[in-house]
Amino acid sequence: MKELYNLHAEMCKVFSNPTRLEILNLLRNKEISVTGLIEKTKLSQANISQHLAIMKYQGIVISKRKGKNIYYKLENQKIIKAFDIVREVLAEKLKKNGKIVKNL
Amino acid sequence: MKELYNLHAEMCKVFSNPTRLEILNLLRNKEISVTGLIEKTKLSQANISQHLAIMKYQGIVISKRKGKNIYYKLENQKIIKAFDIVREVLAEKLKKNGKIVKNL
DNA sequence: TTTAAATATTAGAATATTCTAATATTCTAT
DNA sequence: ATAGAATATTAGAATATTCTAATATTTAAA
Repeated sequence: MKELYNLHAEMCKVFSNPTRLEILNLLRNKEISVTGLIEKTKLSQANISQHLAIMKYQGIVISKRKGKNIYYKLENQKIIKAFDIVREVLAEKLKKNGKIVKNL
Repeated sequence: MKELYNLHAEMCKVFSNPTRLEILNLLRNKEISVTGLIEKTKLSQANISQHLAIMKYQGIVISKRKGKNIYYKLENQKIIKAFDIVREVLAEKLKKNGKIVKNL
């Protein structure tokens, strides 16, 4: 069905930005507060917050307040499986390209 | 490394368009010619060709001429693994949302 | 060596995304 | 109730993506 491809593409858009990938990688095995993410990434507060909003809207992450802070975590661990497979494909590609370069 | 996130994001951009996902799904287990893809998708020749060019540039698909036609296939089968995991996440989300709707 | 089929490329309008800067909101603790 | 810390939202310029229409290129076979 065409609509399924649209939803699938919308979800993949979340993964098509380097900052969001960095955030997802930081959240891979633990929850982190917005402040924590700002510190780790050195990015602006507004920018982190916007990217978190995008991911939350898409249901990729969920949030929970703990005292003063709001903590984010992955909604589904399979997201990291997908992340890692794409990384593998990328690694294999880089390896091949490296070999090609060497062979010149 | 930041550069790795950039490359990762570039690769995921390939998956963030419904037409490219449809093409990838058609190519999941066989190679298909451009003409074949046009017939199956009912999309314009130029559009299919452009999407194929994007995917080829990213190294997601490779092509080979056979007589009059050019056949495309996946460069790495892991791409379909990633495709399917995202589909699973999506399916689980739709299921949950369905339950939520039912519970109202 | 032409011709026609198959495929690729270009140009450009319409739309979408991203970042920064400024402002608003929401809690917690006093 | 108020101040301050944490987080979210808005506006808008800069950039990127997508589609259609038109044109170009490539190849196989006559």
